[in-house]
Order: sequence, then C-alpha cells, then structure tokens
Amino acid sequence: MSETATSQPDRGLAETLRERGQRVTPQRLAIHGAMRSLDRHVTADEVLQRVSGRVPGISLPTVYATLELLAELGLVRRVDVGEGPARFDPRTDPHHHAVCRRCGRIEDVDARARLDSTVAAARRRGFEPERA
Amino acid sequence: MSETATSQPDRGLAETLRERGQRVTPQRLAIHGAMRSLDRHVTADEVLQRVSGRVPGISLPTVYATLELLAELGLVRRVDVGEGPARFDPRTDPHHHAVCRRCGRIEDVDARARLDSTVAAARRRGFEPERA
DNA sequence: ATGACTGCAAACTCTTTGCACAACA
DNA sequence: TGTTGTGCAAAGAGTTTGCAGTCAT
Repeated sequence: MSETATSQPDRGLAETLRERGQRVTPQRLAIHGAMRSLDRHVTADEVLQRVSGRVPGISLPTVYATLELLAELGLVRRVDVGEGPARFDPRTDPHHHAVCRRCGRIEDVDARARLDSTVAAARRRGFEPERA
Repeated sequence: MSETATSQPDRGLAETLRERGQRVTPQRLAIHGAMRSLDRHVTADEVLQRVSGRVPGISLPTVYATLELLAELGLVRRVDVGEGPARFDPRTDPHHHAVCRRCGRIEDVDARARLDSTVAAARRRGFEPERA
C-alpha cells in the first residue's frame, strides 16, 4: 500500500506534485534538488545562481513561486529575517536562528527543549507558533 | 553631580542630544513623546500619523531617521518582523514577540529566564544577542 | 552665521503580479 | 489539446539617500 499521501523528503516530489494535479517541471526538480543538497540558509537569488547551471533560462519569480510551493509541501521553510532578503531553510523542524548582524549569515541554535516550552507558553496565550 | 551621561528615559532627551552635539528639534521631541506614551509596537507610518497632529509638516524619512536615533540612544527598539513594515517598540529590554500571522499584531512574550538561557547558549557560540 | 536637520522626491531592494508563450499531462 | 507553469517586464511595498532650504545653536 503506497501511502505517499504526505510529502516525503526525497523520492516523491514528482509523485506529490502529480497527486496534487500539479506539473513536474525541470525548474521545480532542480530547485528542490538544490535545496536538498544544501545545508545552509540561502536567499532566492542564491538558489537562482545555483540552478542556473542546470536550468539555463530560469527566472527569479519562478524561484520564489517554487520555493513557496515547496514551503507549502513542508519541504522548505521560509525565514524572514529583518534586514535583507528572506532566507530559505532546508531544515523544516522548528528551531531558532542566530543572525550575524554584520555578514547576515544565519546559524541554527539548537535549544529544542527551551524552544518547546517557550512555544507552549505562547500557545497558552492563543498563538499558533509558526516561526522561531 | 549631574551624571546624565547615559540616556535617561524621560527627562533628558534634550540633554542627551545636546551632550552629543545634536540638535533638539520639535520633531524629535514629538516622536520621543509619542513613543513614550505608547505601550504598543508601532510602524513608522503610525508614528507619522500620530505626530502629524503636533508637528504638521513632518515626513516619513524624518520619522525613520529619528527612530533610528532613538534606537541608538536605547530609547526604542526596532523589531523587524518578516512580513510588512518594521515595528518600533517602546520596550527596550530583550524579550520575545508573538506575531499574529493574520492581523500582524505583536504581543510580548515574557519568558525572561528561558530567553536568557537561550541567549547564553548563543553567546557561547560567539554571537552577540541583539533581538529576540 | 553656520552647520545639522528637515522635507521633498527619487532611488533602491526585495517580492509579487500581469500577460503572452512554452510545455507538461 | 488544454491548462499550468514559465519568463519577462513592470508594479508594488518599505526604506534609504541626495539635495536645497530651514532652523537650532
């Protein structure tokens, strides 16, 4: 019983898309592949640079659209840091980010237990946690 | 011994400015007053609306410049939430913000102890905490 | 008087949208 | 073949910058 209803990480972006009646395009596969191979937080522009090798004519609007789609599928997470462009994070579990004020680099802060309790406190006040 | 070297909350914006060789203008006093009287997180535009009554011709660039100045003086804190305009917070001690995804409203999350330990963890990794 | 501050307008960055063409199903 | 997705260009939001005039000192 192939229960690929939920979006599986690697095998199955194509399947997931078809199940949703959406098309499997080289742009989507390339962007997904790039995000999977990355272990960093990247900007839309960096994704564009990286996939431009494989998919020559790709454009920034397409990158944004695809990353939004991947975020909907839970394969990517958009991190809106205050200054500068948004970053897209291949890691989708809730975690903190430490942002360097000078170079803008983002690093993960693993403090899961702490985060959980903070989130629980927010939830008690009627908020639904979305980003850390 | 008047040691008003540091920027005192209320009495003394004028003094602080003069000490720094900067000018005391009605715009600055009005914006500072507005921020002090507020207990909310406001956008630059909201500050403009609010101050326009007292200082008729005031402009948005001036509001931004002044809020940046107040932030430098530690009288205000800029909160860059992902979506939409930046908010300016009259509360300057480190604290978390809960952001409503729908209406954009911001509410403080008091979890000082937890926050402190998270910040300490980040500090250990070489980061200087700036915003929560 | 003199130099910092203001207001106006325009530039700027990042992101989204509109529209015609291409290409997946 | 019928749409969905793409690329291009342009619009849009928010913030910053350049410049001439004003005003605190």
